[in-house]
Amino acid sequence: MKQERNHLLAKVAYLYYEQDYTQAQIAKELGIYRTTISRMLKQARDQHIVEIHIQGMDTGLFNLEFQIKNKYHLQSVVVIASQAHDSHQQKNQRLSQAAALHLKQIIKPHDIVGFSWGSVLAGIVWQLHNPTKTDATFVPLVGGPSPSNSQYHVNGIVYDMARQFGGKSLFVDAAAVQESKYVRDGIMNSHYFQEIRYDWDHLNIAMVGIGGPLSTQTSHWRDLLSVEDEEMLRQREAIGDCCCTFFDRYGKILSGDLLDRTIAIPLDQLQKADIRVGVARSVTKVPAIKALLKMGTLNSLITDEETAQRILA
Amino acid sequence: MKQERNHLLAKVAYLYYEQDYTQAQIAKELGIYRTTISRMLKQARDQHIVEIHIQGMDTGLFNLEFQIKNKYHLQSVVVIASQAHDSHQQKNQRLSQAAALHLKQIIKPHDIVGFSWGSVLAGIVWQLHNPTKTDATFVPLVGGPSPSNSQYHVNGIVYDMARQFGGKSLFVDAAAVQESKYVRDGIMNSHYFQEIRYDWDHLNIAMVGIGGPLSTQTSHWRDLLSVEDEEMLRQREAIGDCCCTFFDRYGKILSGDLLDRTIAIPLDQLQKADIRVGVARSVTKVPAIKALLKMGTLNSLITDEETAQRILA
DNA sequence: AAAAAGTTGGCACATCTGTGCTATTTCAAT
DNA sequence: ATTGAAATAGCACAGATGTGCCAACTTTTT
Repeated sequence: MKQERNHLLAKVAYLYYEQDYTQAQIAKELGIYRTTISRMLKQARDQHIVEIHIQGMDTGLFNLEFQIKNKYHLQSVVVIASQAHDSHQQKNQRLSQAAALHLKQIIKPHDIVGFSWGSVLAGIVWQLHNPTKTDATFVPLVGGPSPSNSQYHVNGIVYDMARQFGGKSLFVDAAAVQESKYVRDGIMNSHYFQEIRYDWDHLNIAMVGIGGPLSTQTSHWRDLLSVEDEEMLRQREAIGDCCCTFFDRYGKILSGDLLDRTIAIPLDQLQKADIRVGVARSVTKVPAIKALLKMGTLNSLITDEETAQRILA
Repeated sequence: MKQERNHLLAKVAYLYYEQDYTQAQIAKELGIYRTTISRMLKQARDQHIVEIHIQGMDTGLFNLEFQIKNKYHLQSVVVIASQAHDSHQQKNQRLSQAAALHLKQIIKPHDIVGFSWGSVLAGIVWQLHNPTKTDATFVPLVGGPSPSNSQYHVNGIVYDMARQFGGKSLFVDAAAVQESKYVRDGIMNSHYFQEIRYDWDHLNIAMVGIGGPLSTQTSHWRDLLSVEDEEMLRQREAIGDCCCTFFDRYGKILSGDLLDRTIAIPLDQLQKADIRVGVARSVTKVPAIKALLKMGTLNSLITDEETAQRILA
């Protein structure tokens, strides 16, 4: 009885999927009503009598993308395969590659595109192979890092982007963290900053890195933050930053003196951009990524498999 | 480039087949025109990026059914799996089972159903488990075999069928081969035969066995055929029979004295029945089966895998 | 034997899907 | 830079497909 039924379901599936019969043809052939065929096919799929298999590409990656996208209501998610034997640098390079590809796909002729810091963002430039020319504007979203990290300087990133995509770029002539709110305000209100402020309000695309918890090794912060700043961040349990704005695991922005001294786009202003892409990977950044996604600061994410898995765990 | 394309095709296939997105949804999601999605899916199938697999049932069997059906323009074909370690009896029994199932499926309330000889046909009775009651008429298509094979006698078959399906059966009170055309004509024109002749002209279903080449072991013929008959069949290269009518490998019916002495439905009359099912297996019968299919005598076939393969070879 | 649960036939109707056609765009190669 | 080939956008339209609904029928359960 059940054997018979499965045989029938298999036959229907065979005619439909392998012989490309139409459901009406199958119905005529087997003397069964057409709508019943439709239901039998659904049943055959449900009972795994027909299995549809997508190969050549790990569908597990799509699954991760799909789940993250739905969980955080994002616009798009890209998850690349984790190559376990790769070094951190190699993994970051692959991520840059994916980000480059994605940027090429979403950029439009006269977009205003903002960038923050980071080795992954800087790496994008080297992965852009003959992009189609645009007339976009590339603008920093944060002040510069410490002088010892000049290769990842925002100005360098936006300059190279403009050269590749054929648009223009703006520079920011100040470190991300100033010594007083007074100086910070002075810089940001100066006429040098006028155009940048305008662009921050009209961003089409923002591509930002995501910083993980501070550690003594993260040298790019050491020259920017005072001892008191670091103590404060520890006290208030900062788990990461985005555009030099720190927050805790609940997505609460750690406002106060440090933020007041920071030259960077405020996260609520960032959020007005249409496309806000976070590019980050590694286990240590997972809490920061999750917090940012929950906050709604970002609506796109580019990461790798192992990171994605922990985001969902 | 090709890598990217395959990745895209895989993603489209993933969304379509695994996430049950509609093509329009995918198009919106990926910013690609809908009809392009349709074509991409076709391409993905063509390039085996998606593979649709039907399991639990050997689709090779369906394939054989499909090919035989199309090659000979048949109405339906059933091919059952060959169990290599089975004995001849066991294989025949499985074939009877398939025939029983098929008969249950095609029989209608007031059908006139004709049967010929054979162990496989006789075996059908034992495989009919609580069939739905009909009011059908079961009629022999041939005269009786030699008395030494009484267990396969047509009368027994039709009687048991009528009991199982709840209809009536007719008997034939004569051996299949008579001693002279004169006697044969006398019997077939007698009033005893009147009803049978009527039913032969109004058959809805005919279920017939197929005989292979004569051999000294086929005892059921030994008592019926004379030495001259056998010599004639050898001379004219008979390869088998259907309803006691012999033919050669080209489908030429071997008419003559023997046929004139035979009590059986003529093949051209048989061909007027709506459903004409041949039930046979084994390598030796392959030429006979092929000839009958080519002749158009049958429009349905029930056989097993190894036989089916050789039919197509 | 009666009741309950599940299956199919049958129809209506809204989508969904495939395909032919043309105009554009993209890409590769010269 | 120019050209030629391939892919895509875009539209129209005919089928194909899925689903809700109800009645008739089977099978299972009790």
